[in-house]
Amino acid sequence: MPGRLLAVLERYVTLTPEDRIVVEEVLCEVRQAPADAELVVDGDPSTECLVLLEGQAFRHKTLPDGRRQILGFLVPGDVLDLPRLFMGVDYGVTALTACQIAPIPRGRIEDILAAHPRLARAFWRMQLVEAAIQREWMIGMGRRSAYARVAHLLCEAFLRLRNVGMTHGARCRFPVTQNHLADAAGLSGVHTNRVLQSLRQNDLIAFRARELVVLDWPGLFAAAEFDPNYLHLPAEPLQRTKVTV
Amino acid sequence: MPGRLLAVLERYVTLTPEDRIVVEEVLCEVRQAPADAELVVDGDPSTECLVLLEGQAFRHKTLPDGRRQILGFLVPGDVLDLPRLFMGVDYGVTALTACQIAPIPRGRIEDILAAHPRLARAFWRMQLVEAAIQREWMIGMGRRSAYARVAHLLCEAFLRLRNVGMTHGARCRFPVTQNHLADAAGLSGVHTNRVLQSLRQNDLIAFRARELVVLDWPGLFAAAEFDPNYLHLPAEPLQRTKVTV
DNA sequence: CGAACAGTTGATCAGGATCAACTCGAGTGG
DNA sequence: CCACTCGAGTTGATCCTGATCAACTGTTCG
Repeated sequence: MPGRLLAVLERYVTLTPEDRIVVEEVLCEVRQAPADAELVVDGDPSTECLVLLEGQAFRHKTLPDGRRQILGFLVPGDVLDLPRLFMGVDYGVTALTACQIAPIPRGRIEDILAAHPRLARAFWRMQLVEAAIQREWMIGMGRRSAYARVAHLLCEAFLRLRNVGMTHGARCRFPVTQNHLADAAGLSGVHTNRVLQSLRQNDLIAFRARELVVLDWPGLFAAAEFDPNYLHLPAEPLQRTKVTV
Repeated sequence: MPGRLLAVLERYVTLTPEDRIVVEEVLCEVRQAPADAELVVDGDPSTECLVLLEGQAFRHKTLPDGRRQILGFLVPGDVLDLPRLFMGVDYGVTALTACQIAPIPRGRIEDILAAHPRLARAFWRMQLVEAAIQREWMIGMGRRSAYARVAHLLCEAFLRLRNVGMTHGARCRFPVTQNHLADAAGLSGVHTNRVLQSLRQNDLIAFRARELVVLDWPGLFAAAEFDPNYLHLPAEPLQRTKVTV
């Protein structure tokens, strides 16, 4: 099961066999969480970092009056609460599906980062990519139309899932409701529904029963003004590797 | 002059004398740049990281058709292009005022991060705070009104400037045009003008000649729904320290 | 003196929000 | 087995925030 994080780390940097052993050791404990579980609670003082091994989740902030902004979607290999490395988290993380999660005590991570420069570098790159994704969302919310924004979100979700081998051809399970998409794009649920309809009418996507199908990649890219560069994905997407560790 | 970066790093972590010497050594070269200079060019393959020692600047992305989104404001002590640590930058940075900048070759930084865990930790925290600021901007653009968003931006700018000793009482130099604010908030210039007018009419701020004066902190905080926690500032703001290095 | 740019104002428009009702499964319990 | 509920999705009508267009002021600077 640590294979997933290893695969992700190896995307960022070449690991030595020794590095791999360290990663495997640290991921020995695995917790199960059901769908809709609150994996990270806003303001929780806990000091362990959680690594998502299987499943999907999302980061979000809910304002006092109930407005919610989704800050990012999480796929296997992502660290749920990187800020917890050195400070408190200021957002929540909720599971979209049943998840498998490995907890790592803060001190343990710090030791590893200090002792294994290659791993530290991989974590750094992870964090930098996360920041790049956040910037791209800011561009979308600030300067793109609702239509482009939703299209952009779907492009990104699909490519990130494909990168961890969770797609089958043009299909992938993307278990979010239209309201999730709305809260991610900064739109109302109603308008998101209409945007999805026009994306469907333009034969760009199908999206039902929490499954996303991309029907027309060039079309969707164009609608989204999408340039995948910021994701820093490897040219060749990883297959759903049966890494036996 | 390295005092500024030292002060910033010390906010995040306690440094040893040895750490300080390393920082001072690495900041030996200082470049001058005039206002409006393009300090970082989107896509530039250069591999040196730039540290802002004096002045103000902003990170931005300009879309093919000219729409611009400002992604963040930079104050002394900030690293202009952290992604360059391990990948390419995908945004530009432009000077708002004349700036002093120290370049650090990528390899040099990597060595330092590997050899000096305390410094590495400080850089990590810096990056995590930057990500937290980005998340707060997302919340604003997705879920706050134009009025709250602009107010929020001003709160944040003021506190960050105060934190590096660049305010005088309730005043600070914040050399942006209304269009800069608009591009940061994801608004049109005209509407930003009107929002600023109503902030002034409510006696919350004065903002002329590139100087921002906060007239009513509680009022501005309330208007912005502002909670400074995410900035992870020290309780006691740093004064403009005459650190003699 | 005249550009050139920042800021301001007014008029109009449109993208997306809001409110409300309705459909359609998928459970669930009687 | 059916009625009921509940959440998700859909649709229509209306409202409003903020965009756009255009003109004008004021200031700075060459």
